[in-house]
Amino acid sequence: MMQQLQRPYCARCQHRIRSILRDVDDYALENLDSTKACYLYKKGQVIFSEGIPPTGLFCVHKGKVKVYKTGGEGREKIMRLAKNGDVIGYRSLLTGEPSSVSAAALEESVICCIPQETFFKLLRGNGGFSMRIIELLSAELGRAEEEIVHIAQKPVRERLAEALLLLKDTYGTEDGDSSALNVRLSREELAGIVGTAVETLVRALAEFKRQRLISTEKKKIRILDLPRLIEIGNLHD
Amino acid sequence: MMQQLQRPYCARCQHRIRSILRDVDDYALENLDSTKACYLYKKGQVIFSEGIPPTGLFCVHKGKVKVYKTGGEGREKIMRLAKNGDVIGYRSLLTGEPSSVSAAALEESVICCIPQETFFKLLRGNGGFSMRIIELLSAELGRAEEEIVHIAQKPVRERLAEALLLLKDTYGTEDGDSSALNVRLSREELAGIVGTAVETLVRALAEFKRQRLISTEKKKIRILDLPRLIEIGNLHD
DNA sequence: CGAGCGATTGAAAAGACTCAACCACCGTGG
DNA sequence: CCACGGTGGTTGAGTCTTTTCAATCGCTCG
Repeated sequence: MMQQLQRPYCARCQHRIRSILRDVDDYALENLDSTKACYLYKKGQVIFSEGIPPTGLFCVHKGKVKVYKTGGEGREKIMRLAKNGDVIGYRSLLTGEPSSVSAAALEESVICCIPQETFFKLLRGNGGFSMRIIELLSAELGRAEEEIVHIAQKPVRERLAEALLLLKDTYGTEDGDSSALNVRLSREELAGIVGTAVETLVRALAEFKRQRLISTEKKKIRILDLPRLIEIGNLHD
Repeated sequence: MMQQLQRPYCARCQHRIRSILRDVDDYALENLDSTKACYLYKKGQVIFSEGIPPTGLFCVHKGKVKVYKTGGEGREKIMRLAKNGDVIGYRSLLTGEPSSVSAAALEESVICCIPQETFFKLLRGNGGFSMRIIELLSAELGRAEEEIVHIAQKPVRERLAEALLLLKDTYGTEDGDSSALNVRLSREELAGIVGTAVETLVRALAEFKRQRLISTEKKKIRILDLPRLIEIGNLHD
């Protein structure tokens, strides 16, 4: 399915200092490096799927990943976007349930998989690591609860503004064009972030274009009026 | 503001075996009992408020509590319902931020407050306790993500069915009337659980009554057709 | 070149929200 | 004791938002 790669060393990984592995000791790092696996996923490839028991913790070495849930009528809600140094798949690992979400690569991505046993060894052996996990879960829970209120109470237009700001925050802008978001999403994916139907998303995008807040050129989105976008996104907080 | 009570002993608390304190050792329990405080809150009294730095971990000894967020136009979204043995206020404690939610008593409630320092002492000193916190956060995150999809994709009618089932699960039914929910909520609060406007909630309730799925008598809600309610609530999962 | 998918637009319908009025109940103070 | 005011619940009507369905367009890939 996906290509297996030679493992990069966590010990030398540039993302590690900002990741949840930041204060894992050398001994544990060695164990980690010797038990993990590393894969190359092509754009669109599924990393793991809802309903399947998790096999380990996934760590994005390089690339962009969407974490999503598939709702009743097959509509996809994107729960989280992961970038270099982010981990995914930890929640179901911790509850011992089958995964409650799926994950797929938004672009070609290199992703390491830390086996379940290694993960739990880290958790038990290292107080710092379990504290990082707690912080991660707390932050995610906070974000999720925010999103519940927003989806329940804010109109699409404001949620779209928020989504665009999130994309800028998460993936930044292109080298040489600081207004162009550094990620390419289909309209369906964008709708999945906002939590609305594709057609509604397209109309909201068109309105933003008319108002010169953004411009689009295929999947490339440029932010033309950041202050105004922030205003719209945070209007009803 | 609220009445301070003599502290009940955690060591003898009947809820402890099912709570996150279940495997705290005797020594730590003693420290807990000597540093905590315990208060009586009347119906409607606020326990803590959004935006205020947390002072400790709250543990519901007896009573019913709503945890909620206030959205843009002052509309209240209820995020969680707590019962005997449940803890609230842990998330902001863990991230070190001001509280992202408020909490208030749904009925007269006895609630203990474990000071921040005692809480962190438990967290550092006891691997089991931090594991319980991780499980709690993971479960809450799972529930929150479920709710995001539901609010984004399910109509009010189905979310109301879910809410009624949640109330039954959480607080059970009255002694001597196994169809009557053992909790009294205002229509506004019910709307806050479902995530909709009061008028919309009232209409959905009226429809359920017409279809003989439930009956209401003031704030008392009886579930008349549980199987059908389950069907409606889980239709689009 | 044609098939097919993703993006876009239009039109209609459904769902939910708002506003306003009204009712029912409750407790208070005269 | 009763009138009063207030709050919470309910209903109706109209409006706005969002969804749905259908059709079109444009591009890409075989």
